[in-house]
Amino acid sequence: MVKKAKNSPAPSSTESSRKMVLRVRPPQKQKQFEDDVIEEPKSGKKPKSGVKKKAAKIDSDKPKKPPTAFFYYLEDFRKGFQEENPEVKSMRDVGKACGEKWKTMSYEEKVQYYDIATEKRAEFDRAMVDYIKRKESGEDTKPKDSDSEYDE
DNA sequence: ATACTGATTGTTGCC
DNA sequence: GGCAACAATCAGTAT
Repeated sequence: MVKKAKNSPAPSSTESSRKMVLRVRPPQKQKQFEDDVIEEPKSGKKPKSGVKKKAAKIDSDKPKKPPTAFFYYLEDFRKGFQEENPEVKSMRDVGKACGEKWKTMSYEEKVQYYDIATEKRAEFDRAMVDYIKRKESGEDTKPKDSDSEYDE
């Protein structure tokens, strides 16, 4: 087993302690991104006020926020839920059931997902830096042609 | 046919 | 300390 998780019975505290520079979108200097990006699909809607829909579906290059532990659990929960409830397809119903069970889950059970989410956040932070760097570099989406070959 | 909705919790940044 | 907003997903609804 991967006892990578720190044995700190305090999810919030643990993450809180870590100073994560996760700048989702500082309203101060975000103009740079919004200036060139933000290419609305066609309808030209800005769901900024509304959080319900894709909101950031216009995420061409911007790294979207990583799913939280709950979302990862949802993925796993949804599979099992659909198997036992094939008639339920909407995520809404699953989300309700999942949320209810999520609260009943113990910290040890949730910490697993917390750990994943934390790691993902770190990766997201890294992607954000890379994204910003690219923006400053020239935002030219033109990776090496025949310089670096993908081994994967 | 396409875009948007709803519902769940978590995380994060600002005031 | 608390609020606002956004993250995925998918069937259903609206235009």
